[in-house]
Amino acid sequence: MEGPYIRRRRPREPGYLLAEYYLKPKGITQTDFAAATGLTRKHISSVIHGRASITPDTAVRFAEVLGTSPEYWLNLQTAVALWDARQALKDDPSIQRRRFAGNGDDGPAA
Amino acid sequence: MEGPYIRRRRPREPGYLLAEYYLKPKGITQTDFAAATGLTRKHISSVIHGRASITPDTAVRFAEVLGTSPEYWLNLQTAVALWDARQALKDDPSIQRRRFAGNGDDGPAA
DNA sequence: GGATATGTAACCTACCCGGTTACACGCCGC
DNA sequence: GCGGCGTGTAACCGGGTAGGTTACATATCC
Repeated sequence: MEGPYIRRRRPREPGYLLAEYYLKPKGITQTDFAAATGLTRKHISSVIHGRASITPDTAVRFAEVLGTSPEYWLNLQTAVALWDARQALKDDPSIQRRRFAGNGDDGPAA
Repeated sequence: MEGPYIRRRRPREPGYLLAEYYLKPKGITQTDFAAATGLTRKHISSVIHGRASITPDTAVRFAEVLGTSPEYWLNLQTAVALWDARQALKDDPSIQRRRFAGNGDDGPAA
C-alpha cells in the first residue's frame, strides 16, 4: 500500500444528515428545530445547505435537543474540513514532509 | 448513572503535547518546526501556549512533518473546544433539552 | 561580545460565525 | 383568490480569531 487511506470523495455535509435522517423522519420543521436549539431559522437553513459549519457550540445544541452526542456532529464536520485541508495542501511546497517523522526512513545515516 | 460521561477537568491543550512529547524529546526547536510546517515561529509559539488553536490546515501540516495523522491533532483540539462549549452552555435556557430526543422519555403519551 | 532560541507586544488582513431584516416562492386549507 | 406556513436567500453588521509582519526583550551558550 502507499500512504494513508484518504477518501476519494468529499464526505457528506453534516447538515445533509441532519435534514435527511433527523428532521425529515421525525417531521421536525426547520423553524421548530431552530427554536429548540436557540439558533435562528436562517442559521439552521445555512447549516443544512452547507453554508455554515458545525461549531462546538452548535454541536452541543444539536446534541442536547436530539439526544445524541456532540462528538457525533462535530466529527462529521471535522471530516469535511480535514478533507478540504488535505486537498488544499496536497502539493504545498512550504511543507517539509516527514522532516521530523519518527522512523528513520529519512535516508541513510551516513 | 446520570447523564453522559463528562471530563471534570479541561483536557490538555494540544500545544502542550506537541512541545512535551514531540519537540522536546526529539530536540526540535520551535524555529525549525515552524520552517518545516510553513508556519511562522510566532504562530508555533502561540499554539504551544494555547493562544492559537489547531485548525484543519494546521493539523495537516503537523501530521505531514511529524508522520502522524491529522486526526490526532484535530481531535485533541476539538476535545478542548467541546469541553469549553459544554461549560458555556451548561445552563443555557435557550436550549429546549431533549425536545426531539428519539426515545419516548418525554413523558407519558397520555 | 556574539549567535541562537524563545516570549511577546502592536498592528494588520482575511475570514466566518451568527444575528437582524426583508423579500420571494411554493404549498395547503378556507 | 387569499392568507398562513415553511423555506430559501440576499444585504448588512458585529465580533472573534487565524495567521502574518515587525520589533524588542530575555536567557543561554560559545
